[in-house]
Amino acid sequence: MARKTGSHSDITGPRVRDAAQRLFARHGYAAVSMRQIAAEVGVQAGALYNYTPDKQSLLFKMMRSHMDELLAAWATEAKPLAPLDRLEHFTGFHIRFHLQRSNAVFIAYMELRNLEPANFGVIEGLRRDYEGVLESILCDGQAAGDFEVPDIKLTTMAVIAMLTGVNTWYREGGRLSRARVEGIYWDMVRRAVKG
Amino acid sequence: MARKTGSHSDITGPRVRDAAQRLFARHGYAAVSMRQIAAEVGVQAGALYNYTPDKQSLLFKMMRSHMDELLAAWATEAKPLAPLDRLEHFTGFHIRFHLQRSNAVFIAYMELRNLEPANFGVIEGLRRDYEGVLESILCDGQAAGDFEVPDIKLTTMAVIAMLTGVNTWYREGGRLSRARVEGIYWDMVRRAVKG
DNA sequence: TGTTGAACTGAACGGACGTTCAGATACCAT
DNA sequence: ATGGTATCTGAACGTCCGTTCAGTTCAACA
Repeated sequence: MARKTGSHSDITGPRVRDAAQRLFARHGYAAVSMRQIAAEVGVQAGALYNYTPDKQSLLFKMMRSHMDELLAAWATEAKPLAPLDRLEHFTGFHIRFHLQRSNAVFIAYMELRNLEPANFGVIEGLRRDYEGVLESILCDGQAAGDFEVPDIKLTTMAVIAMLTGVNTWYREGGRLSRARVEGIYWDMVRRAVKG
Repeated sequence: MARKTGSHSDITGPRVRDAAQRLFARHGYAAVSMRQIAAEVGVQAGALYNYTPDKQSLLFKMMRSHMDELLAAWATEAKPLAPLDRLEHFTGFHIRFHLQRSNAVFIAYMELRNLEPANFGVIEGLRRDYEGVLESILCDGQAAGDFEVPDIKLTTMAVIAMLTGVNTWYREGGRLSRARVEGIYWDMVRRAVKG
């Protein structure tokens, strides 16, 4: 008799979570079975239920902690005063953070529709919080006269889409170094917000 | 006795295809069953096999014809001579085409990993063809001295990611008209490629 | 009116799914 | 060695999956 009496709902075993993350990123949540995850870990399917109450919360906890870490990481970053510097800092931070966790990012963007409604609401809220980070930078810069953006919300979405898009093509050891990619993207962002 | 003797492999019934497209876009290919598609059409599951040999080619034909239509639509567009005009034209075309078919676009970007390898190769090739359209515009503009882009391939991916991102937030009847959205995006693209 | 044939039903197929659980196993402090 | 406990196995559960197919329906044509 074990089943960890409910404590599995706090910390999902890292081995299980990592295996699930790899498989979800590669094949998609709905296409991956608990038996496949178990095989990746090296156990039988039943053993997974010592670490998670069900498949859905495996996905939800993965996405939730990804968003939490994203916001927490930004919170600990230095905040330059000038909007232009802050925007540059945000651009580099976003690219670095997202390239370091491509699997988690991929899942966070692709598996939203596989979340139960309540879980979806939580993740959507965290996502909006993160968009708010960029939005307020643009807002401040606009107010200070540093930027010339016709629509702040639209620009927020456009810049985030552009930056997150790095994940779809960037490969470690490819033609461009990560620092060079950051530089080029910052060039584009800067020009896009400045008259 | 019927089964359309193989002719179903040419034209998937529009009713079936539309139902599948709606459901795939909303819930994802792997999460949608043939029985759900049948219910959406208003028939039993077995009847679907008069229109498609299997579930996979329902997805593949959907994605393939979407990409074919995208390339064909671009081929019939007028082509201004000046690279800057051509880029403006491409920007508007991309946004218009993608907003008009948000379901097909969503599927084409999200369900690549659910394609069998051979089918994946076909769609990937068509996607590269489309990226080549923008790439050659940037290339010509760079050669003519109209643009100042540090890396053509990177800029291609960045611009396409930014433009396609419209689909994630734009809603008909929202705060901004489609024409206004096109205008603002063109502003950003223009500034991003010009020194 | 009788015949054809496309369209569909309804049941069935083997298999995979998420999840449960009694029992085996391995490790810890005593 | 012994008892307790965390972990895992292996089998089973009910359900759903994609797909097949003999048989029914019915509109169009002869």
